[in-house]
Amino acid sequence: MDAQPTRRTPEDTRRQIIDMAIEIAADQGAMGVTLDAVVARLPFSKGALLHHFPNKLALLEGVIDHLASEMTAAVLAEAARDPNPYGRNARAYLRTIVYEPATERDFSIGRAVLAACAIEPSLTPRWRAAMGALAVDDPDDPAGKDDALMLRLIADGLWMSDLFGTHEVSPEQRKALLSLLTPGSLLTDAYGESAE
Amino acid sequence: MDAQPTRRTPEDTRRQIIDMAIEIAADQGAMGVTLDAVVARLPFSKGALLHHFPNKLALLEGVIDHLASEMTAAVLAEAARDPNPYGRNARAYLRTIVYEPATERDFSIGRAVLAACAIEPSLTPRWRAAMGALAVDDPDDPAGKDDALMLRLIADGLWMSDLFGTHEVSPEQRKALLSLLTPGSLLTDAYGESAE
DNA sequence: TACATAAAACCGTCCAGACGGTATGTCGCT
DNA sequence: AGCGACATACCGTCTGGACGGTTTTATGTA
Repeated sequence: MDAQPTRRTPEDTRRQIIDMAIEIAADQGAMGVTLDAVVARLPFSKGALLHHFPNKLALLEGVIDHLASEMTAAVLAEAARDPNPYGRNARAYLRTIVYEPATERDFSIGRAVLAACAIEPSLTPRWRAAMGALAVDDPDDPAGKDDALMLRLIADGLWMSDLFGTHEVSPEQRKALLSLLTPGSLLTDAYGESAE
Repeated sequence: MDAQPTRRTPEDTRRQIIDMAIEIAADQGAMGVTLDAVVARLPFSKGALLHHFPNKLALLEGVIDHLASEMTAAVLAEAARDPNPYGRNARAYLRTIVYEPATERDFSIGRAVLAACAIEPSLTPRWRAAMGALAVDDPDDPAGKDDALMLRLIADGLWMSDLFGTHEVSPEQRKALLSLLTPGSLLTDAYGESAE
């Protein structure tokens, strides 16, 4: 299998660069994301970075695209696990955000997205496009558009609150958010409590 | 009245600097906010800037503090106009965000806050503290904490959605958000429809 | 009221380092 | 030989900020 000392593939290099950029953005903020800083923590040179990403904007686009696909995959996986078609997509969106930010990795995603879009506003449409694709509700879905919208807004609010730490939301409250509305409504837990 | 050519007060200078920083942050993103760029668009020198704000961090703190106080004033004014004590604070928070972002100025606030916090993560607690002060609910308030929390999350979600343009929320939907829950609940419009 | 004094507000210049980016070369694989 | 994946060296500009000087304002004093 492979050459002995675990050869490095170009895809791997790209991936490492993007990951490092995300890491720095998450814990040092936008000002920390410089080409030099990214490469300083990696086992190869600035030339390598500029070989894969011809300029800084390209790198940031790579970051956004990567995060968007990660987020999309998480939501789609959540939706696929949900047997209840009623408002499935919006619920998957909320679930992903309600539960996910527990891990440090997912905080990083949020902070990195914010940082990247703050650095370069032209990246915002890119993120919006990806999230917009997730915001499509099944036309056969009997759930009202307004309910779905509210769900998505709550999810976004929670996302932001977790990032800024504005509101403390306990695990119980997170659970309650999923079943706050009356039974039969969009927010009813499709899994029941057994999933715990 | 005054001296003839409209003298400039130091407070005015500070204010102009902060306003310009906000403007640049809003429409060029975090990377555009440099001391040189700020001062280039103002009728005085970089020395003046560094006199009022000894370093860049101080300037950004000034920006956040200014935006926070603006936001706080808006929410408090909204609360003061609300005759219904039931969930007043949380509702004022939502109202401010639901209606306010219509103006370009309020988009700027949001974008500037995001940019500032993205540039320098140490500013986040500062913003959180200000928003935390707004998140206090009257202990005598009969509204449930969970309801208030949901209101605030919806508000934050709307704020973010408006900034990123992720969800299109029509004026009708904005109105609906204020009266989505059943009458008697927290979201009931305290003003009725006459306020239109 | 006149003047002295100090402090605040502001200007203009300069700089060391960081930053994004280029140019060119090397090495290994096909 | 030719190409992709890097490395090395370097450059021009920008950036945060230091510094010394000058003007305006506030304050005290006689």
